[in-house]
Amino acid sequence: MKARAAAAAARPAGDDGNRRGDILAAAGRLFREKGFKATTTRDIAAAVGMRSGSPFYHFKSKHDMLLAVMLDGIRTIHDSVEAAAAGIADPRQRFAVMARAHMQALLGPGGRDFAAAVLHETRALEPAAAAEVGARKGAYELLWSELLGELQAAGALRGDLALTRLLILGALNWTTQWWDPAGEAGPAAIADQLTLLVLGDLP
Amino acid sequence: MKARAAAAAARPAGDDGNRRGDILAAAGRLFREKGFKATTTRDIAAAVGMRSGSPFYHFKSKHDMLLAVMLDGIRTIHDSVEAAAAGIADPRQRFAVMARAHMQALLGPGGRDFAAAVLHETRALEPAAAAEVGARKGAYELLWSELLGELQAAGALRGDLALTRLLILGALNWTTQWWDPAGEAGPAAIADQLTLLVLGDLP
DNA sequence: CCTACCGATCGGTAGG
DNA sequence: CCTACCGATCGGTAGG
Repeated sequence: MKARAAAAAARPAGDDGNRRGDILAAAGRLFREKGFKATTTRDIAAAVGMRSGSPFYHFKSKHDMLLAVMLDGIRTIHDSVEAAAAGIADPRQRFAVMARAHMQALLGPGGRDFAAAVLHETRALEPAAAAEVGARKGAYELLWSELLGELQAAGALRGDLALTRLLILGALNWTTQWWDPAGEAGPAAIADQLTLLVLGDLP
Repeated sequence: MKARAAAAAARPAGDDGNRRGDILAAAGRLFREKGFKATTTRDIAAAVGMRSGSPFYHFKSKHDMLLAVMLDGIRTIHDSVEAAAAGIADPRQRFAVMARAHMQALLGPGGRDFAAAVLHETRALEPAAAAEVGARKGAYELLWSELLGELQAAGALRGDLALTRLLILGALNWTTQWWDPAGEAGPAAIADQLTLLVLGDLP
């Protein structure tokens, strides 16, 4: 503790000058653009103005960077969707609001790169990391399972709920493959179109 | 032509003993399981019982293998969905049939590995190959655009058609990320659930 | 956080 | 299709 305090003496506690955060942001962007395997730690270092060996002062390994990016991505989406849904009792209204929050976290400037890693790089994780990511994803998806259960009870949905959840989240998550930030449709418009498709109208 | 005929003299024309096809099948499976970048040409060679340099007797490069896998995947899906839709005038019935055909081509034993490459490895293509793949994907998606136009004219859909097509195909294509061949729901059941979600009932 | 470096791996090729 | 190999690249480390 003393030794570590000395190294960070010139800065407030818990703040490493944000170099760690810079690396994560660059890694997230590069992972999304080129994929985890095709991104080199040298790419990441160059993106933040470091030499090739320096990212390893902040992260034990490239896999550790990926895990950090993914956990950040899941937390952003979970927190933002949970906050948006809080206090909305009507399941149809909650669906519309949660779809919008999911899309804004998925495509918005803050979380886009992190979310993309969550959705497309699970394969690259080592077993222990995959288990942790899987558990956190499962916790988030519970929000949707509960909602869909209420919608079915209200007569707004038919059929298998687990399958329905996978199809709905699939439609939303697939947007990371085609969405263009310069295009006409923004996150909210996409979410609303999905709500229209699933519920028949906007609540 | 004469020179090529000599090399294949011992076999029927157009048949190279299926070694080329073996390589493509192994490459498709490995690309799906590990991704293009994480699959080595040595992995592919080993999977068909060859030495490391031998796949390059059949393909000019690893990128060429990927392109061949992807074009095969698009052709399989396009042909099979087009054949299934032929002669079905009612758009609601055609939707159900096309969704089933799409899912069977996407997850079935014949095309699963090839389709996964189409959906997840576009990033790895070189520009010229990406243009060709993009054009063929566009030709396939026209089948869906026409169908959705008819559905909207019949009052079964509302809102933006391009967005709706992307969401519907997204829901279907995302299945490659979670579908388990050993699970309960098969391709047809998944397709039917999507039809239920979009049309409100099964036509 | 940099310098200098290592061991391993990889796509691809020459020549047979 | 194999043998033998090359040049480049990559994740990671020691020492400062």
